[in-house]
Amino acid sequence: MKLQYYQKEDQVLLAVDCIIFGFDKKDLKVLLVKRDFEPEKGKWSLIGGFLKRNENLDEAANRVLNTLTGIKDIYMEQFYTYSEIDRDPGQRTISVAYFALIDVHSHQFDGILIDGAQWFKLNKRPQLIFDHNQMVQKAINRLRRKTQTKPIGFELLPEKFTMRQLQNLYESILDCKLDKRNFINKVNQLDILDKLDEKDMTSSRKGSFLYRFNEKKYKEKLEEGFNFKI
Amino acid sequence: MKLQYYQKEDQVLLAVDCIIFGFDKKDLKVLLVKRDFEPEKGKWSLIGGFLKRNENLDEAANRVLNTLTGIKDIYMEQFYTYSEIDRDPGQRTISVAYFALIDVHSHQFDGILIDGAQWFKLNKRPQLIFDHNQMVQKAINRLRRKTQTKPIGFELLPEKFTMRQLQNLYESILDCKLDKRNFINKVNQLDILDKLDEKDMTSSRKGSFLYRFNEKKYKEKLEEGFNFKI
DNA sequence: GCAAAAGTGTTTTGGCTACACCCATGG
DNA sequence: CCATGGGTGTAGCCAAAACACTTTTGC
Repeated sequence: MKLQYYQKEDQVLLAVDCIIFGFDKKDLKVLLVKRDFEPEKGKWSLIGGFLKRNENLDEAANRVLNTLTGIKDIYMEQFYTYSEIDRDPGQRTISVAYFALIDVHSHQFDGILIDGAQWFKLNKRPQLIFDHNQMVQKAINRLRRKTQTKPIGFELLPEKFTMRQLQNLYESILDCKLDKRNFINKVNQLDILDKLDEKDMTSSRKGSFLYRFNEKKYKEKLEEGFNFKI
Repeated sequence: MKLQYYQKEDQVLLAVDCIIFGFDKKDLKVLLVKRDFEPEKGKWSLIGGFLKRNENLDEAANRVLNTLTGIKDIYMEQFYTYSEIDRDPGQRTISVAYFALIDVHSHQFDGILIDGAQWFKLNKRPQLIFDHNQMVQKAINRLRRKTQTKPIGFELLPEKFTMRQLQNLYESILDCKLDKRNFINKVNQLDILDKLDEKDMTSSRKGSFLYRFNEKKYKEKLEEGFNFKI
């Protein structure tokens, strides 16, 4: 056992809560679970759990997500720590909030969720326990701001996607209509997509070309400090 | 004593660390203290302390700052939580980092600091303990990004200030030269300053007009979602 | 042949940048 | 009268926004 220098200080419970954003056709969604323990058992809640001694917060967030959904090793970003004294009526708990982006139909988990977990359209989500509503709102704001500097959302789409799908995604995140031509021009300027020879024939008679995210190009541009504003 | 619902979970020490930015004539500075307890006693460190049971993190940050410097009730912003397992060799500690902006010559504390505390020019700061260097770097990045959306820095200046001082401040934060005329034009467009009838005569023979931040105008524009990019 | 979505360029506009000279004053 | 910092306006450029028609093909 390591020497304990700060014996007299108060210790607290530290939790992580995950806002998992998903994209499904035209809708931005969030993954929620029905809480199966007290207090507030049976109410909708974010996916969360407690930090353990042998892990850091990023690891805790991934572990919690994996345990509750089967989703593994995805990119998660810490964004704020909530510490109001009575935020959790069960016991004094400080919670570090993370958000993540995934494709709702990812084969990673075959779109199958554990019992009690469910995707909700962002604007039709139920009331959540504690300060979780606040967390979701702040996560949305972060996500919006992030679109202004990073090519967000390739995690939210399948590997191959159409321009229209990408535009729908940006429109859901930013909650506004975008001009089709301007959007395509800007995305092409970023020069981080490969246009494939395949077409998606499900959306129209003409069919629309599929694109794939080119991670190599993206990383090169990232190094150069490129700005990915859409 | 409240019911404890989560008895079996690990508890941890939660600290706050404060990056206090100050502005002094032409230099952006950061306030550091010589650590007077083990481990790493005698080395330079951020101002920090542990969260207590009866306070939230914002309160803890202000209490810690007040205890170590006498500075009271200033605006502090939480920006990241550090949780690497061995970040503090003394004991497993998670630390929530805050940054704040103040005028180095504020009468609030008469510019007098407690023993062991000292202002350092940002680019001449000493090596810090633990992950504190990392924290300072992230805080600087936040501060820079913040200039693009909020009229930062009125906290960093005295109540009355000249355009030149404001420009110096932005130049130190962004670490670049700005064009005098463009800067003044942009600031005037924001329309959140009152030009006073007074002049500051210390900087030149002609003297330069003093300005004051108009908080009312600022808040009105803030409500409307105005963007304060400089 | 028509409905439904895909694909494609140009023009306009507003904001950002670059830039140089006169002013007021104390010494 | 001169040295020092203060104060002021404009022209050119580029990036963002607005905008409409043709193509394809399954039905």
